[in-house]
Parts: sequence; structure tokens; C-alpha cells
Amino acid sequence: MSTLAADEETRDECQALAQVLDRVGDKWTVMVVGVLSSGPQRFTTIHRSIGGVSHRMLTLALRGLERDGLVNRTVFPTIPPKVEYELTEIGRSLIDPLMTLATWGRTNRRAIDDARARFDAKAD
Amino acid sequence: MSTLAADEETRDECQALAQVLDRVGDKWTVMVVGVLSSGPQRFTTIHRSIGGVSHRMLTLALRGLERDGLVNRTVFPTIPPKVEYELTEIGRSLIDPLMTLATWGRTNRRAIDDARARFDAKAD
DNA sequence: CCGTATCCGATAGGATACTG
DNA sequence: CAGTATCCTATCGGATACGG
Repeated sequence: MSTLAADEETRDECQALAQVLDRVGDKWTVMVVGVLSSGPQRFTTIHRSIGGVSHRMLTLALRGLERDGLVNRTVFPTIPPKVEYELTEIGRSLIDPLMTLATWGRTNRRAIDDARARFDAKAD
Repeated sequence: MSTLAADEETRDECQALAQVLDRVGDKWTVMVVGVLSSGPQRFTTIHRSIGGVSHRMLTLALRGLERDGLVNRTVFPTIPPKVEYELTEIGRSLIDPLMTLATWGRTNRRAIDDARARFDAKAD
């Protein structure tokens, strides 16, 4: 079987999928997961690694991940303060599904860009 | 290996992933893919199957998918007009990656909801 | 039946500046 | 260094109505 919403049971799959996208479908969250997949990182390190993300949005993305239990936040009460973020077990379990999607993207990027160009050309 | 952005090569993965989410990360697109995964459907049928989507947003979602070559649109010049949408080969190839994500969501939904509740409780 | 246009509110997201 | 608050803009998305 390879359908997502053929029957009642798979309708549930769509809901689950929608919830996942609600969590990681924003502009920066998956980037954060990607950066943290290589190990614990400090705020500033993440910030530089991603590049282009505003201070504010990175904070929000990290809060969201922490709230959902995908990321652990550890504060070292030093001066200046040091805060480390790391993926939790469940956070790490998200990497493979995301990799699957990324692979699909790399495989089909060219075809999609071409289709898009053709579509836009027809639209004059 | 199980990292997303450890080195330069995998940074590319993140870009690909970001592009995929740009395409399917909106509120309704994956629902449409889900509905169409069971075969060609007319506009109104899709509209009813999803439920809750506005006429306008469904049109936009379908346009986007058509533009990217994930969906074929066929117009039957009858009166009243009949328009059928179906996944293309590349569109169907997206189903499995999405299923992987959906499965992750179903598996971890409970844990995430709990973590969220705990986080919100602490925040008073 | 299908598509588009218009209007409107809600939210995402950037820039900046201020605290500890 | 890390987090928060404020302001402002652009985009998302719903409701409605009209055209083919």
C-alpha cells in the first residue's frame, strides 16, 4: 500500500503529518535540527552555522523545539552565561525522516525547477 | 552516519530540505497529495475530502503542485466543466517520504504532547 | 463546476534596542 | 553571551462575490 488518505485509517496519517509540519514546517526549525544533529551547540554557534536567521527567530525556534521535548537546554551559570542546546532522544529520531525528505528534494530538485520554468513560461 | 549538517556536503541536504518544506510545508498541500494518492480526483471531491479548506486556498495549493510538476491538471470541456487532478510520477514519489514523516508523528505524538504540557505547566 | 478577484484579519518574521 | 520587548512589513489564509 502506498496511499495517504485512501480510507479512514490513513486519514489519521494525514493528521499526524499535519502536526509534524506544524512543528517543523516553519522557516528555521529544520535547520536547527540539522545543526544540532552533529552534537550539542551554543546559541551563538548555531546562529552563525545557519546564517541569515535573526536572533529573535532562532530563539523562537529553539523554544518551540524545547517545548516539544525535541531539544534540551542547559544553562551554565557562568559570566558571561553559556547555554547549550542538544537534541533529545526523540529529537534525534526525527533526523532520519527528515533525511528521507531531503534526499527526495535533492533527487527531484532539477525536475521541479524545470517544471516550474515551463509553467511560468506558458503563463507569459 | 546520521547527521544533517555536520560537514559541507550535508549542508546541501539542509538546503534541499528547506526547499521541500517551502513547497509542501504550507497548511494544505500535503493533504492534497494525500487525497490524490488514492487516484485522480475532481476539484469538488478533493474539496470535500479535505474539509475545512477554503475554495481559494485549495486552488492555490493545486496551482503550486501543478507548477512544480507534482500534479497534472486535465480539463474536460463539458458543461458544466469538469477538471481532474492526479499526481504525476514525481508527485507519487513524494508519498513515501511523507509517509515516513507521518509515521514518526504518530509514534511520537503522545510524547510530544506530554512534553508540551510539562513545559507549559512550568511556565505558570 | 471551476476559477479568480477583492477585502480583511491573523500571524510570521526581520531590525533594533535594551536587560542580566 | 543569551534573552526579551517593540515595531513594522509581508505573507498566509478565510469569506465573499462574481465570471466563464
